[in-house]
Amino acid sequence: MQDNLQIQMNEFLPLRDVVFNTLRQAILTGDLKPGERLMEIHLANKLGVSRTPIREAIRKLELEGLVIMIPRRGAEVAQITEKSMMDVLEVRRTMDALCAELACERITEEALEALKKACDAFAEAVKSKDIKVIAKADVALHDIIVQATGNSRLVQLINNLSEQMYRYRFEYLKDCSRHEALIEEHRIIYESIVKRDKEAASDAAKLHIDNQEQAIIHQIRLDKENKKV
Amino acid sequence: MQDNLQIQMNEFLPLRDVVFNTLRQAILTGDLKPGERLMEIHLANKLGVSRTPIREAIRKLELEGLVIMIPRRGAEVAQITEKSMMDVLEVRRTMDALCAELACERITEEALEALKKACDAFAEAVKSKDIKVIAKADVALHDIIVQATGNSRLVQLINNLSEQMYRYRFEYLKDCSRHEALIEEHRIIYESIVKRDKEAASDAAKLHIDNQEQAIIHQIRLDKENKKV
DNA sequence: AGTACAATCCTTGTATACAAAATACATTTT
DNA sequence: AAAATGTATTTTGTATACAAGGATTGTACT
Repeated sequence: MQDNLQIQMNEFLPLRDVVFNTLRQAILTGDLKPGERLMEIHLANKLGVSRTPIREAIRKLELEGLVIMIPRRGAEVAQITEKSMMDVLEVRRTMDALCAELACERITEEALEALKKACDAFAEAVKSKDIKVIAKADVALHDIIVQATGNSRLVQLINNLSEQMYRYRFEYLKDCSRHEALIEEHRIIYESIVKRDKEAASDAAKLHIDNQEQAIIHQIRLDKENKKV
Repeated sequence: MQDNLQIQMNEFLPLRDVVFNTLRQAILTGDLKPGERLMEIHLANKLGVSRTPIREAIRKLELEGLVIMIPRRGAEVAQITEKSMMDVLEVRRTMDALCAELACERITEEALEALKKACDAFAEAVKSKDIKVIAKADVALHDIIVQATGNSRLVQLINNLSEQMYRYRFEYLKDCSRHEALIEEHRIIYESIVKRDKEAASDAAKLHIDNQEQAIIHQIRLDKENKKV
């Protein structure tokens, strides 16, 4: 672990939540690498807190599946295997399709308007060629659809699943040749929802994930090759 | 809270996990009621442990959504509203359909054999008229299908969602008039999977949840009426 | 009698202390 | 030289101590 592990003092949250967010971010961005041990005293010193908030944060990470506990040895960052990522994507695919269908039923006119703007904003972001800007626009767009379902449990689950894919998001967006296709995919999803055509929206959402899956799998295999060398 | 909160020390698990399981069970069975506060010292005394394992268990319950944290006031058991239950069921419906479809693709001959036996066992259990026995047979049957997907993330999510419905399971099975229909529904699901007919399996799984939904909603409305009086 | 203010108590949030278990290393013996 | 045993260090698991912030209750004043 490099020492980029820096606590961000959101003064109003309990320390455990600050630590939780910090560690989660570190894991998702790859700053804490799979297999790396999370040693309590070490983390406590590094973050300038006691062991208690560290431990409570680890309990949450454990339930989220980001770390695994080894009895009497402590926590370590969970391995990301191709299998585990395929499992996540398989569920995500269905959930995103559900989101699109529910959005067809329930989206308000205001949200539709916002979705249209988000599509345009995404197209603009692509022009900037700045991956971070593109990623942000992408998240914003999908968030509108997810929120439009009005199902808070679904929102929570999708967020958790997205999280697992986080570290591959950038790799996937780096492939500029896909950018125009992404704009088109978003357009199709948007228009299906406008028409309240559940089947079309569902299919478009699934296709969207399938394409991401291709890119992510490709990246994982590349990583694996690199690790061997 | 009545004092049926009893820790089961037969485990070699860390205390936090024992406490976690104990509290979760208490919440799901309704022994700890929605809105009830979880006070650390009180629980610690009751379970004969210190505050630390209690706190760590609460962190996990928090992430599972079974308790909510009120800043500087501590944890209380989450309310179950009709809306939150509908949200869960809406997701469950889709996930169960996905399970059925994946099972069609991936189930092994051994698991198919086990599923057949589980169907028969359920029919037998119904004859016993013992709700607990029936519930157990029902869980076992569905578990075979879920496991057959080979998707561990999906298994985890379904378990979490089922959990939310736990306290209504018994009410739903109490309605004896539905028992024969349940056997028939299970049979249709089984036969669809045998034929590897994804669409039929998916439809059957959805219907199965829809029927549960009716019973659960009915029960919730009944509860609400009772509460008013 | 009702309201407002203050004091006390209760509970959480955080830190630290202590014990048990495991691992690693060194020393001794075969 | 290799293996085994014992010791020391590391790290978790659990308990407890301490401080700060609300909530409640009691008292005094209107």
